[in-house]
Amino acid sequence: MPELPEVETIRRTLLPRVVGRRIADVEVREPRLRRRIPPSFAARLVGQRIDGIERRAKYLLFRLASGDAMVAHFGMSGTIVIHDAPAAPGQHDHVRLRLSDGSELVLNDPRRFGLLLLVSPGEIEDLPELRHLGDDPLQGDIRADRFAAALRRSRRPIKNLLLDQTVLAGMGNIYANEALFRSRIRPTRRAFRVRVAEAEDLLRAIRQVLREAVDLGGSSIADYRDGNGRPGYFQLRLQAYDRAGKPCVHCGATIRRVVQSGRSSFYCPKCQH
DNA sequence: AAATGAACCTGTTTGC
DNA sequence: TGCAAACAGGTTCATT
Repeated sequence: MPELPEVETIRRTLLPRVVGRRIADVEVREPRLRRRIPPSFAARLVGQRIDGIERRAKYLLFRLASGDAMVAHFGMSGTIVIHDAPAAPGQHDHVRLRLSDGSELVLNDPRRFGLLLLVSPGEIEDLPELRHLGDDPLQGDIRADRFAAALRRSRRPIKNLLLDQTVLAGMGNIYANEALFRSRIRPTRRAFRVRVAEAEDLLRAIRQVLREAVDLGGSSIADYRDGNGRPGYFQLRLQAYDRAGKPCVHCGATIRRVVQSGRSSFYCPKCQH
């Protein structure tokens, strides 16, 4: 579910409600996520103060006063919501963190593809999950020529390359499709066939679509919710994703769906080449 | 060695 | 109507 804009929205909504609070109690109701949550998790977390939340691509790092970090990833169906007061746990509420002000952070993830780790300061930069991440399109300065060079080196379809988190990190299926639609590049085109000027356009489109999606609080296709339990609104602006059979907003041609490496791609056969 | 497909899960939608 | 298949926002591992 959550791609960069959704994860950033969760970060922003949680931030003012957790910073400065201590973790008073931890309940792991279901430890079997992508990696099993170890028995030591709860005890190590209790008593720690949350100093901030950092985002790296689709990961959130809850910075703790001790220097430790709680790293969260939401897989396809996960989210973290904060409640003013403890509520009865719902289905798939796997981890509950009670904070010092009486509020409660809840990790919910029906498919359990998500991840929750507690790492000590020395381990953070060595985490395999974080170490291989490419540039975050909304952080730092990505050089367009470096991006173009990466495309030139690859024979795979451009869409697959955009989903590969080691090149650019943060895009998923929705925003890869949207960025390609905006830059009029067909998802099936091999990356090395994308011209330098087109690569520059594509990078601009990627940043633009991600920024707009963050501004609208992400996309709620089925059940995504932010840290306050509220939906995003970018799904109303989707021009390609999940629009197979519908008319292209530019030319009226029928949007097509193809499957690439097991993921759906959507494109306008007339606008995108 | 890059690149594809299967696997990991549960829930919802689609099609016969 | 009912049931099975297909599909879903992601990542990782095994296999070509």
